[in-house]
Amino acid sequence: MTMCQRCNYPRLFRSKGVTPTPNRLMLMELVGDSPAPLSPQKIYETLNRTHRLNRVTVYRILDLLVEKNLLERLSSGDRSFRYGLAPNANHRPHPHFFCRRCGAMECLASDSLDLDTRALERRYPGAIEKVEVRVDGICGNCVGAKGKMG
Amino acid sequence: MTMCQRCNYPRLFRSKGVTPTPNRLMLMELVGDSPAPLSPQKIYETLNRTHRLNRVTVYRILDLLVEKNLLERLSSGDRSFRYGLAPNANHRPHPHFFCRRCGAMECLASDSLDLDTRALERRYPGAIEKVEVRVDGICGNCVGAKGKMG
DNA sequence: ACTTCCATGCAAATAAGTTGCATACTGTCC
DNA sequence: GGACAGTATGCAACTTATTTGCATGGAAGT
Repeated sequence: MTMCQRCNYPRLFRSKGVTPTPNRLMLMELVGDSPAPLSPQKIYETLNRTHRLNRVTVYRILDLLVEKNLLERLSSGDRSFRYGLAPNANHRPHPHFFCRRCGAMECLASDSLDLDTRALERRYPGAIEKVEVRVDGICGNCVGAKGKMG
Repeated sequence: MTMCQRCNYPRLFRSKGVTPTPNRLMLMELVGDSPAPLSPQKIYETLNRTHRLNRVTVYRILDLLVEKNLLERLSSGDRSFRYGLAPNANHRPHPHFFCRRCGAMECLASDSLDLDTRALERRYPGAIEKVEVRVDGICGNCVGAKGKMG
């Protein structure tokens, strides 16, 4: 749902003035292929399994890609941020669900919530850059695990 | 806008099984009177100016009051949470604005965004407990300060 | 090769929040 | 009115997420 079907990342990176290093491409592919936004920790662990790299490098790449608007940083219900593909032409902004039981975050369909921001955009005296919608609760898996399906 | 016009907090606390200690009441009044949600750090500094108390106590009271549904915990665009009055009969849920320049968070009118969650509630397989909407950008003050008004 | 720039690593620092344990307070029972 | 049980608070130490400073290493141009 979130995934970007095999964009040409090296080209995309260059178009934004980002040198397409192996680490950056790996990270971008990992996040791009993930059905849900990922924490830096998770990204670090996953990448590090196959290609040794430093935790700090992960943070630096994330900052860079967010700044270049290739990734977006989402706040979760816990203490760490999550990162997903930034919205673009092929990838609509969408809300996310955070499960307070298992800590997993998932993407919701972009039309699952109907949000009209026009009134606010007209009246708000500052500059609006993004609207983040997060739904909190217990996810389907966790509800099932605890609940009726013994 | 956020403020609860002088609720009877001791009574409210007891009704939820929360012992109304001086620290807890002070904290609740501070948050209740604030026009915007506050960080633990800010709460600590403010309370500590007049009545010595420990930072840990602040965290513990916040956890307790969130658990009892008297306060709500909001994620901001930065690394700390913010706390405000929990929505209730006199206090509608509302979105918040986070300014990435000055770090301030403000409450927006509860009708400033039109959000329809019914479709999601019908279809989502888990349990939805709350929906958090945060608008990010540059607030009115900061836009003005940097911009036209030299 | 020589320089320049930037990507990465490594160690240490910081910030926010949490835990363990000791002391002090609240309200209840004799 | 003191002993008791159960919290509430303080204090120090810890953990986790993230950031910074500084040094090395490698690619690209000259």
